[in-house]
Amino acid sequence: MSKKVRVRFAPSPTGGLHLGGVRTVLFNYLFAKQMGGDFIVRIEDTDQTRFVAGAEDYIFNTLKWCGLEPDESPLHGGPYAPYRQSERKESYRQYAEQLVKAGYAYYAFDTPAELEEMRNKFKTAENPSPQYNQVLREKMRNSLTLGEQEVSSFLSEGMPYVIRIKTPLNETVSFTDMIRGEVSFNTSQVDDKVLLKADGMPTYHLAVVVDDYLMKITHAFRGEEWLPSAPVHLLLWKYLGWLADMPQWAHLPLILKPDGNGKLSKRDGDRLGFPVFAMDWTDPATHETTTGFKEKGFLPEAFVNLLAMLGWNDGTDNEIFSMEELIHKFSMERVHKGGAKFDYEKAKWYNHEWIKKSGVERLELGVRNVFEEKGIVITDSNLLLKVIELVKDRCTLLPDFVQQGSFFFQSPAVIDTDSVKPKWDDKKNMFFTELIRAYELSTLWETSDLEKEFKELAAANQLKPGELMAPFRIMLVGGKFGPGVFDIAAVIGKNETIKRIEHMLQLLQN
RNA sequence: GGCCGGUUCGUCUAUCGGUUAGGACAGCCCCCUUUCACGGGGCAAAGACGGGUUCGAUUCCCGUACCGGCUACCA
Repeated sequence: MSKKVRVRFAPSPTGGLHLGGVRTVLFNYLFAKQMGGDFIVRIEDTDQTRFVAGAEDYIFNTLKWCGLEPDESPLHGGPYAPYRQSERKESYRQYAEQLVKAGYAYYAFDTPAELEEMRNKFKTAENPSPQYNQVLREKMRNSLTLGEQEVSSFLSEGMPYVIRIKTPLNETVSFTDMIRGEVSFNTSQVDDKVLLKADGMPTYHLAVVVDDYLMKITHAFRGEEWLPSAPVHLLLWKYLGWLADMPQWAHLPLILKPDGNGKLSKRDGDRLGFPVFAMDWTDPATHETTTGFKEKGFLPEAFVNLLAMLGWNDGTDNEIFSMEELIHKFSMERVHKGGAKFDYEKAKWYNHEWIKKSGVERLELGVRNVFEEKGIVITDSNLLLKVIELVKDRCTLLPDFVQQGSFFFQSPAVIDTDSVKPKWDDKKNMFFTELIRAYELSTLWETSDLEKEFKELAAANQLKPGELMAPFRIMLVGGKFGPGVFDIAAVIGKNETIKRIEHMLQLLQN
């Protein structure tokens, strides 16, 4: 019997969750759900200096918005609690000590200043960043170079120390990455990473391995930036005697900045004017807010969809997938090896597609909120639904509904009389005066009736409808936008239509 | 510098050795529409380079170039 699939997303709570982070969650989630497994969120808060208040809540709010609910987490609980590494602090030391006893790790007493000095001393043009490795460890102050007596007295004196892994010389370690196939490293290139810090906290390297083992993680997916530290983790799985339980790895391609090269960062979004975080994030230190996809007006369905397509496709021409379809069709083997530049235009296209294909009820709440943000409170729900149906095809982001539809709920605030005036004359004035009378008398108020009356009246006055529809539109909505003019008139009703025509006529007299 | 990874239209990508190298976004044109969209049709646009292997390479191998990641008591 094969083990139940268990995957985890292990963020450190240092700020907002960006595209790459959410995509990693998504791929974890899709894989887990497809395999009928568990999706775990574990908070990796072992670096107290980088801890940011509120970041953890933000992560869970983001997951909720995206519809990526964990099965186990500090918030959801679970059989392997606690799910916050700071709360698991005590359990890591024993494994580090176990490694020391077995000769796979050692105590190192070097101070930060001494490390700095070492790096400066051995730095050369060919080797700009000397590593604490098989060779240099011989020159440092650690339990490998110091006498047993000295080490134990240091320890009992309470001298600060870290525990470092003792990487072997010239061994090949390799593993099969689900995306990249076999990847191998020579251990001579791997340095003696710190496993346990002087403050007693584990580093990421020790903590992932221990927790993945303890939490029975079967598949570990993370960004490509982790590939170089894979050999350290491999060695740890081996030295801890857990090799048989090591998860299968997949290193996800990076999401790159749209222009130039390099990993996409928060700064790129600020610079180029698009969101990078899933939701608004306010830095508690600077009180600076970075806008998120949610607040920008993206539907979570579209956000998930566009993230999934950044590095994956199902081999067909289909690009629109619901969460259900993604769960069904996703496969790690089809994930691209190369990084993908983020294209905001394409991202917006996904949202547009989702707005078009969503039912009006699905859109109602979001659209209502967007109106309320602009001070337009909507009381008539049926009217709202009608308006959404009428304008959704021309809305890319949720706030577009305001531009495309505010005039259904209130008279246009700004009326572009300037584009009417030059071509305005008495004949047109006459026409609209007559139109008011005709509409006042009309008993039918459907789009087709209004259009028919309008055109008949135009013909009677020997005017081209085309010259009249432009001013009519501006009367009704204030400018050259919005759905069909007669649709608008039909929806806003007789009184409002007449009122707006009269208003414009008045404006033109002055 | 070293190690690891990557490389198909401007961008995201399809191709499991044989294709006029396909689709989508963006761009341009036309139709529809007397607004703007939506929709429909069309144009333009790609295998980094050099060697192999092969009857045949975008596809497999090697090298070069370029890009990226990592090289912390950060994740």
